[in-house]
Amino acid sequence: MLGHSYPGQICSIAKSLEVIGERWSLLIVRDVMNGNRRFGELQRSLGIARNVLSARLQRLIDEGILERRAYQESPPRHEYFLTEKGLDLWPALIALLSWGDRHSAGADGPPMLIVHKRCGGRVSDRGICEECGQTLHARDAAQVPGPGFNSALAAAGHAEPS
Amino acid sequence: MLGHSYPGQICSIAKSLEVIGERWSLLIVRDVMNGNRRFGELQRSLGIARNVLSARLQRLIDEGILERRAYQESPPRHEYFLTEKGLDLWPALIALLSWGDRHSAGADGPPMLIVHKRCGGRVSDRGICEECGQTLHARDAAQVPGPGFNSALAAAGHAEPS
DNA sequence: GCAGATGGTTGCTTGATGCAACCAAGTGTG
DNA sequence: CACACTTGGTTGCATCAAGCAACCATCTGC
Repeated sequence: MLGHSYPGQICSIAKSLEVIGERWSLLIVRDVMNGNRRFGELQRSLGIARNVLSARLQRLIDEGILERRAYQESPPRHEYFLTEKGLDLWPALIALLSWGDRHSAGADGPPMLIVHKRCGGRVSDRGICEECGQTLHARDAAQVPGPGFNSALAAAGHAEPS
Repeated sequence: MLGHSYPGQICSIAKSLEVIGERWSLLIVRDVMNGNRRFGELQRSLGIARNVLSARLQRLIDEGILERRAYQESPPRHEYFLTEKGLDLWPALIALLSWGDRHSAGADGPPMLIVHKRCGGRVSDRGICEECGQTLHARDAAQVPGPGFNSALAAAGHAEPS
């Protein structure tokens, strides 16, 4: 998208998509949320072209979704962190993940599960803990391999863990 | 995206984005949800190129998100409806809308509000009625102009309603 | 001093998008 | 009947973003 917009749209969904609707943006946000903070980690994890990753990170920083922090001076090395605005995308990610789980998961079930850190309960498509009923936010949840993890791994062309 | 995928990704978010992560797809889904069912309506409402709209509609039909129904025989004319799979995208749309409202809305407030049809209560970012507490689905909610509607209209380049 | 890791940038090619023109069937109007 | 208009597209062309590979620069370890 980069510089593109949805002219004439008066809906906040369009506004959101102007920012995070680009091909890789949401996946980058998800990856950073999962603890991948460095350029190389993100590149390997996503399989994204390096120049595109570079452009997306810059865009996400410009939009106030990511923050770049130096973790060493020389050579200058940075890590990328989510701002509050970025963390606020969590419900949207959960909703997309649940939709994918429901409609595209293999026979084994979802490849990844989202669980409430404190009580271990599964998280609903609304980002609510099914165990304790709490409305969760990004920091309250963790991602763990689900029942369909291995078959998804295989389908993705990786070797099965021996 | 069209034929592109996110190879190596084992997350359902990536799977979802393969389908509905394209530039216009989610906006089309939202528009159909709001009652725009015909080609021309969608084209005018979105300002999308006609060939792209055509390709997207076909893609969404292929993915089982939209359904095409004839409403007259000659000349053949169709309307597009959401399937259950398409309607299930509602929580994701609501989450994106809420995020946009929170972080990009003008001073006046959100241009559109989502309300619970039955009780009129506002809908939270989790798709839950703030009035009666019910967990809502696509059919339970309606979109109405919000406090920032007019200024958003003006910003979008339309004339203000006199 | 030479390889390797890290974090990028630069060119080139391909493919998706936007725009405008065109097509085709049917409907309303005089 | 002729003629314009509406609806729902398709086709062709130009542009811009994405993918890929090569290159650069700095520091670390041996």
